[in-house]
Amino acid sequence: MLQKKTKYAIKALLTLAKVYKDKKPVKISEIAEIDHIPRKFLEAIMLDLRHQGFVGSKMGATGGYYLIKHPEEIMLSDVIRATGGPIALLPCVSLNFYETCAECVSEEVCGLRNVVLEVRDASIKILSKTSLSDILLREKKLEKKHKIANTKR
Amino acid sequence: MLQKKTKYAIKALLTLAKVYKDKKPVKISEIAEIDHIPRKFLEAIMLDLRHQGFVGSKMGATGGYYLIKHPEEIMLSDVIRATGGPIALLPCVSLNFYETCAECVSEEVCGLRNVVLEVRDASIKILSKTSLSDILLREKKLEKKHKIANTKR
DNA sequence: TTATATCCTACTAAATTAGTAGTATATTTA
DNA sequence: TAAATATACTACTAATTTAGTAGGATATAA
Repeated sequence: MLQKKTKYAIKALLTLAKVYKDKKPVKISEIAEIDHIPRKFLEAIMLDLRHQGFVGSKMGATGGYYLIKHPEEIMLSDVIRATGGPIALLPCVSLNFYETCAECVSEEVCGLRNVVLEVRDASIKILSKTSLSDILLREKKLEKKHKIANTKR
Repeated sequence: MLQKKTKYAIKALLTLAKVYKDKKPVKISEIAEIDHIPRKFLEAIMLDLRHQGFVGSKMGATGGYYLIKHPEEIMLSDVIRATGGPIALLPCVSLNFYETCAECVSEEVCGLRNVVLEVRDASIKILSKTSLSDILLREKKLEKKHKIANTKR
């Protein structure tokens, strides 16, 4: 499971992606309201995202946050990893949170590890090719579908 | 990430699967030693696995645990779910640990949910077709590969 | 200079996970 | 039938992680 922190981070980045063209910083309080994220918590998250190089900030009145990279360049897998969430099911197959499996006699010959490796690869394959733009695109498609489904009633 | 409990459960079931043909119960202390699992913790886990219908037990001296189903019928996804681990990355796409997403205006139109749904399906596809037997088979193949790799040196 | 924003350190609170203690109960074997 | 040995089960405790907050420092615009 992803942490709330990670989920909030993704939602906040999506909100910034939506107004990417405007080149205007968005206030934390605005993002918090739009995405229903606790304000102070979001503050900590945005700070983190800045340190990780996802967003830039402007201080003072009229300040706020904005995306540094194009929404097409920000991949879901990057955001997840940067905000602390390992994608793998076990530490012994995690690229970024690797830990040796204390019980295992030999990791190379572990059947469970072998399966979990396959799951990790399948997950990463999806997450690393999906950008913020892709998510927004999905959203548009879903909205269209949803509207049609409703008119049919 | 899977819980240790889940990992231990899988390992213990694999150990039982290896001697499935013998039709003899295996003691907790034996399993604990083979798999390097804290004894008392494993006790609680085995009890749980019995309540969930994965294993049977025999009390008293010469007692122990044994698989109730054939190792081919016990799927990884079942064990993971039974021992408390959700497979999905977010509660809003979890089959067995579903929770509404408090922040979401509409789950049906959520782009993030849509991606995470895809990841879940990919993971479940693998986990629900992999049985204990399959894992043991993988182990054998890996051992063979490993040996060859070593002789080549 | 005031208002308003981010920056940043340091907490606290809640929840979850990992693991243990100790006793009751069942079964084999001498 | 008593001793030995196993699981059954309840009820904890300890450690770790996650979620979220407090409050002051710093920067900027009007």
